[in-house]
Amino acid sequence: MSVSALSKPSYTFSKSERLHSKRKIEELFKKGSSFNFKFFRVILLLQPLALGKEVLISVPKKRHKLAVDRNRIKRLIREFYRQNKQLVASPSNGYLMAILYISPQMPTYEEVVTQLTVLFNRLPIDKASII
RNA sequence: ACGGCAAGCGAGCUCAUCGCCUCGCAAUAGCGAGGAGGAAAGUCCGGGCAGCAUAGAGUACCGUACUUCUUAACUAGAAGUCUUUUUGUGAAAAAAGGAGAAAGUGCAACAGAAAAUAUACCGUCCUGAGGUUUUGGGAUAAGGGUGAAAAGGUGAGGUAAGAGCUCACCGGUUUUAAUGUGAAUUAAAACGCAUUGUAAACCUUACGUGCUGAAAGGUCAAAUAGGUCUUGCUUUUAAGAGUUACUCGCUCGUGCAAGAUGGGUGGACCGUUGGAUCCCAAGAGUGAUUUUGGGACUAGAUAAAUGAUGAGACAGUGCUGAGAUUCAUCUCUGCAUGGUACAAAACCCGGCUUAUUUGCUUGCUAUUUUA
RNA sequence: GGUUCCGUGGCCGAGUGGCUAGGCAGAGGUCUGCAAAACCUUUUACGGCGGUUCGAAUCCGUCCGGAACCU
Repeated sequence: MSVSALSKPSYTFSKSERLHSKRKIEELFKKGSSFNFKFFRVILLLQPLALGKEVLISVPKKRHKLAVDRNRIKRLIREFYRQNKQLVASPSNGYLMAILYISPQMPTYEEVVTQLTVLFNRLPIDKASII
């Protein structure tokens, strides 16, 4: 699947591409390196994986009290990632990534698009100096 | 026609592209079906279900409190009853409350003479001394003043002045009778009737209640330490442990050997969505609700699924123009805006509370006009 | 998901129905040649709403905000 999906652009974002193992999440938040960009915080951890990369999207309850708002933000981010997966470079080994939304204000889809395109182009995955 | 009050219903639709979750067919390509709410929320109550505990009795804690009924159950609901308050011209409606204060204890600040076994500051009246405004004794509680609250209210008689002291009316308490399943209502008689408020203060009476929550709990491969249970032998007699708040009562008790059971794992699966379910019809009941018959299957995720983009129709809103008219508004055309409020299932139900936009329907009713 | 607790001036905190203590901070003054310290004076509060009561920070209900625990 991985070879064919990378050769032509695919727009899926199924369960196998998401990060849902509790143990891996603990490891990512413990050992991963993070940086902030405007509304977002990204946490990365290089790790050999079968599927290349696993991504987690989260909105903390501290800033957004209503579940409706949290669902809305997560859906916007997920939609953008689904359509622009090829922007993110795929390394040889694989990595875990968490995208957190840390701004207290509600974003529009335009803001998400502009900020995340810049963010994904800057991702320092290919540089080995992260870890 | 336009307002007011109350109750109820609905909450986006269609198409295309790219995607998410579950199930079925298939076999990992794909096809088909389904996919958030009236409050899913708050977690304020009550249950189902599950596990643990449990010889028994009593007490405490906690909860409830007008009556009758409904329900699996309830701080829920229905119908009634009494009191208080509020709104309204009206029709009427809404809200709150209800065992016991004469079982007992406590509290009632300040003010006031006195704050609960009544009392006497200013007063009123009688009287002694004194002699022209002072004082002693007695009677009284009508008036003043204080306060949230002052010991039935009004009027008349009565008196030295007064007072339920006596009488009439009103209020209150008790008893009896009638009606009602009952709360209670009505009527009569008696009692001259000091004994306030607070139980969302302690408390008394009656009734009820074991504890913990699905992150409960169960199943699954291999290996074994400790623990637990059973059996056998042995030691000890009083500290301790258990009985999931306490007391009584009851049970166990130390070490060794054998046998059985089997912890943990951020894992997987079950629990997990067919249920006190929903809809329709007929019957019972004032009603909540219930009986019978028929039909339907309607989310099941687990760092947690419904989205993005484009187009269209139809509500609504604003502006311009035209027409009608009861001069408030209505209809039509064009343009712009445009799906908007509160808000996301997490084992499942019944309620309560809170948040909330717009439209529609029904009932009652004020005002105006016409017949 | 469940359970429990807490909201008192700018900050910390006492308060068993009857005028909301105290400390720090702020402002003004006294003292000093000028400051500090000390002393005096003063400003600002019971999370919101409703109820019980003559009277509520306290008692009851509800909403809002915050924290901790189970894991």
